[in-house]
Amino acid sequence: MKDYRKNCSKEELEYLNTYDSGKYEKPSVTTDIVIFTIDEEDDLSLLLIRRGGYPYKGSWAIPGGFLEAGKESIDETAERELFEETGLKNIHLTQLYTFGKPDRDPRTHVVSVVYTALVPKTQLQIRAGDDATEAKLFKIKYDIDGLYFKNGSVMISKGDLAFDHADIIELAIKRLRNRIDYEADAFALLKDRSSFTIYELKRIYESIKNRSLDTANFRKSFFRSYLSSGRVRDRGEKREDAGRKPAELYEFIA
Amino acid sequence: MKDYRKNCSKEELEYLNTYDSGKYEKPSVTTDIVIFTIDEEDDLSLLLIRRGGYPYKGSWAIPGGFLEAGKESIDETAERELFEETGLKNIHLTQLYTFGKPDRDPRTHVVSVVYTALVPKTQLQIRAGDDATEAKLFKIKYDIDGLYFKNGSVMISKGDLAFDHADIIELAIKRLRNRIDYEADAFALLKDRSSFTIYELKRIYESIKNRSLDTANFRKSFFRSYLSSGRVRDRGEKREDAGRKPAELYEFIA
DNA sequence: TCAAAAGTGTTTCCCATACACCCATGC
DNA sequence: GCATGGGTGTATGGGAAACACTTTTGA
Repeated sequence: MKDYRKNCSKEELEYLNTYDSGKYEKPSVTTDIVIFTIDEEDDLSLLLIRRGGYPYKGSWAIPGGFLEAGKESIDETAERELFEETGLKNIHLTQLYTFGKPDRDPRTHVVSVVYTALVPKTQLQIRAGDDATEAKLFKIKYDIDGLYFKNGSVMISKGDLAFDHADIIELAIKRLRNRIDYEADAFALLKDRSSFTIYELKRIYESIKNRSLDTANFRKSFFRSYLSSGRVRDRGEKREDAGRKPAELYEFIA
Repeated sequence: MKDYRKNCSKEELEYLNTYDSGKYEKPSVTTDIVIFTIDEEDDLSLLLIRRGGYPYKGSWAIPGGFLEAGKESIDETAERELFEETGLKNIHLTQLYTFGKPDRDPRTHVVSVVYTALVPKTQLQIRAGDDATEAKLFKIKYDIDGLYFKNGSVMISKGDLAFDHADIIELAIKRLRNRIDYEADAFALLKDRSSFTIYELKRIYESIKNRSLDTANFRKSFFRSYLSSGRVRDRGEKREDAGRKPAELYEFIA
């Protein structure tokens, strides 16, 4: 792709060098990230920032940032943004959806490519980025009005979020719930992917699905889906620290 | 969303009115569309256009066009583009993925939001749009080197396609194959959604999955998945035109 | 001894797959 | 009568779900 120009005719090179990219009015492009984690109380939660500038100043939002054209890919914009907010690199980001209505940002037409990140709470170092006064984890909860977010006594309803971020988060949760059944997403949320017990994994599934699962059935499907396919290895060790029967430790491969 | 400005402070209004969207270099944004159909010979095929201008002049590509910022959403850009190439409106478009590497287009950084459209061949009026000299349907075929495209005696290999369109098409096919198992996508490819036989539907599944299916099992899963859930209705009529046992006709609801 | 997590065994039902077979029609 | 597509019945096997049960530990 990089050396396309090397095989060009003079005529085409001339075209490329004089190409005017301003023929069409261009939108701004941002990436926003829905960062999920499992908190100390085994609840599914996500990172919200409090906007420090206009628009939606003071409102809560998911972190995001502008793509700098020519300098980085949209994936790289998302990675950079994730690092700024959490101090994390080499986290697997999954592209969720692209939002592009002209009026979704009051400043100008902003096309937002949204990513989902799954990060283990233990590695999280939350910091407020450039445009934020605060950054916090919120539990994902439900009541009759649907989704809301909770940190201690602070409650945030869908309507309190900036831009169309409530829609974005709802889509991200829906997708996460679906993906958990056929992708290995849950492993990304483990404190330690190379040494975990079946019940630690089960708790993650329960948090995401928001219901309790049958122990016997969970372990059977764990053995079938992961152990027998070689994606998970039995370490042959046990976790003996807790006040209960020692549990077998497993390791997630790649 | 539209009346955000009505609830603003003077200070914020001032900010919005003087907002400079040129702080960051902006990429161009396009939508490209992978248009699938089932041809006369019951083969899965897609629409390719032959590029009339630089870059990749003369190469085959999927149709696409630039988003005009402020005037339309990315969905609308895709709808407009689909209409220009096929004369079709009100076709369901599914967003596939967004591609955003800086060098994927030699002109400038182009972020492309790719959509998939499933259209019945009978309604297709193929026309070459602005930037194309030709537009044709190509069968999707496989050999040892993987994917290629075929129209009569014309063969196009992955390497012959413009930009990163080979990657895009491969992803679109993969996604279509997956979706067919849990979404009602196949119905969109029927000649007539409100009057079809089980075997017409079966042929579409076979084309997409690229293998033959068991008759008895297909009808059982059809009854379970669609008829009993009310998404498909038995018309109580039969198709009697062909030289064989008359087949029951069904209607897809919504 | 008891709570709580860790782990086992069994039964039931649904669904995917395979396959053998019959039916109606036009040529 | 026969090719072709239309349509039925049955058997097998695996997985999801429900549930009853045992084991091990620290407090």
